[in-house]
Order: sequence, then structure tokens, then C-alpha cells
Amino acid sequence: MGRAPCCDKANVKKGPWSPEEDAILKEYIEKNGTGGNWIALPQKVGLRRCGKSCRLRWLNYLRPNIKHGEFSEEEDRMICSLFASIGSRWSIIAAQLPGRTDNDIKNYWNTKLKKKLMGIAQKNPHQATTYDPLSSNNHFLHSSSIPTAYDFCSNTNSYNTSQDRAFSRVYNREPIIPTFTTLISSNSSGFMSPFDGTYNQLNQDSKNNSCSSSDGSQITKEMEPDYRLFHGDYQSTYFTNGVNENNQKFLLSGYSSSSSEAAVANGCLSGNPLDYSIEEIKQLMSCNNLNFFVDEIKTEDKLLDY
DNA sequence: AACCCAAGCAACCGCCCCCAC
DNA sequence: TGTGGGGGCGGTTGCTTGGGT
Repeated sequence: MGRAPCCDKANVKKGPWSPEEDAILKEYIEKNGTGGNWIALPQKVGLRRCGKSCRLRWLNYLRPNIKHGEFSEEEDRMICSLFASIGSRWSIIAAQLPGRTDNDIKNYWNTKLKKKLMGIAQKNPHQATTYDPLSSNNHFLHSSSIPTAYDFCSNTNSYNTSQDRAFSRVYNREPIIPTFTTLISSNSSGFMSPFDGTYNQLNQDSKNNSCSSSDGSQITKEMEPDYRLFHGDYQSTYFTNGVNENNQKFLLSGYSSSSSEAAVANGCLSGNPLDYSIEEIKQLMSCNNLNFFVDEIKTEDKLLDY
């Protein structure tokens, strides 16, 4: 048996609020407050609305100092930074942006900001970020060119530790994506192997979750989530954790169109193309050297607050 | 001018947390 | 200490609008 509904659904008005309803609700709350009980409020006010609907209308639209309209660059940066830190905790993000509501920010993120980030990603598709699992320093490694298997094995590239430190401070653990090296392939349908070149033919065995390369060596896909980095509606870079026959771990990646059989067969291309995970956003941001960790200490404090 | 489609956004849904009893 | 219910929140829906053909 489900829980009792909060209101009489049959006798409650739904849909857009009229100016009259707005005025009634606004006037009542400004005079009397909410009384600490939204469910009881509609009856007191004389509105045929669900209490939750009244609450939403007040919080998102009627209450004083609500800011509507364009988001500033600074607000964009804040949202991106906080999303990368805490994910889709819209109410917490909204608390950092005076006058903005969680609903506003959520809508803004879903309709504009993600695309804005994608646009940046498209401009720099070959910049990559790698994280070296073998290094005792556990740095993020930034490279302006495509890293190679040699990079992965030799640890000779320069490191940028500030982002790494920021992440560690906020999360109190090592940086995000574990044990991989990232290669961005311009090949439209193939994976680029960190060890031996392009996988023109990706023969995935769905039973043992492995695939073989053109030279016959074996790469096993680990049972971990895939990462997708979308560059547009129909194109994406897809990532999947792999481990080679020497038990070395890395991240396979490939550039794909939606028709790429390899991507589809590998389960790397599915769902909403705007469906970013937190990791993808972090990856995206670090791929483009966007230092959104503008105030790591504040962010950390905020996280501790919650 | 009419139609189609995508983007934007307000509002709803339903789950979960927390607190009063 | 357990439970019921209200509040809060993130995800989703569906209406409106504007641009393109």
C-alpha cells in the first residue's frame, strides 16, 4: 500500500499559475508567512492548489529577490565548478548563487551550460588528460598533444598538480578516474590502442567482455562504467576501461559518429547524448584546461557543512 | 502563411530524509 | 524506538515560443 497523497488530486488545479493566483499567494505569505505547513496553506489562502505546488511557486517565482534572466560568466564558472565538485545537488549550488533557484540552475545547466562546455570541447578535441596509476604522486597529467603508450609507461611528461591537490582536498581521496591513459583517435570508427595502434575491427565478445586488436593481442574490457564525452548530437568520444594481457590498465577511447557500429556494439554509445556524468564533466573541464576549481577551500568547507 | 522541430522553462512527480509524536 | 507525514530535492514532463523550411 502506497502512502497517502498530500492533497486531494481530483479537486486540485494543475498547470500554469494565473496572475490572480500569484497575487493571492504572494499577498498571503507576505502578510502571514507560510505557517510552517505548506500542505495546509492552500486551504487557508483559498487556493485550489496542492501545497507542494504553492511551495514551488513561491520559492521559484514569487519570493523576493528572485533573479531571472541571463547568467553571468562568473555564475557559469561557479555552477561548473560546483557541479564538478558535488554533482547535481542543485539546491546546494543554488545556495551559492544569490537570487537563483535550484530549478533555474538545473534548467540552465540542462539546456545551455552543457552545450556551452561541449562547444569548447569541440574546439579542442585532441587535448587529453591522463592520470597515471603507477605514479606515487598520483598527479593529473596534462598534455597538449595526444599522449602515447610511451607516455603511459615512462612517466616522462610534466604534471600539473594544482588540480590534483584541489580534488584531493575536496574529496579527501585520490583524483577521479582511476588507472587509465587516454588517447583521442581521429579515426571515425576505431579505437586507438595505447600499445599497438588502431583497432580497425573491434571484435567484442559479449560473454567474456573482451575484444581483440588487429594484431591479435587481447584487451579485456573491465566491468566498470563507460565514460562518454559528447562533442555534439551525433559525435562522441567514448571511453572504456581496459586491461591488456600484461594486466596493465588503461582507458580505451575512440571518436565516433552515432552510426559507429563499434561504439554501439561496445555499449559505449547509448542514451541521451547530453547525459554527462560527473566524471565526464570533470574530464571535459580538465581536457580543456578550464580551471574551475576557483575556490577549492570554500568548496571543501561547503561540503563539510553538508 | 503554414507547418515542423528544437529549445527553453515552468510545473509536476515521486522518492527520500528528517522530525514530531 | 518506531512510524507517519511534511518538506526538500532531483528527475521528468509537457507547454510555449521562436526559428527554419
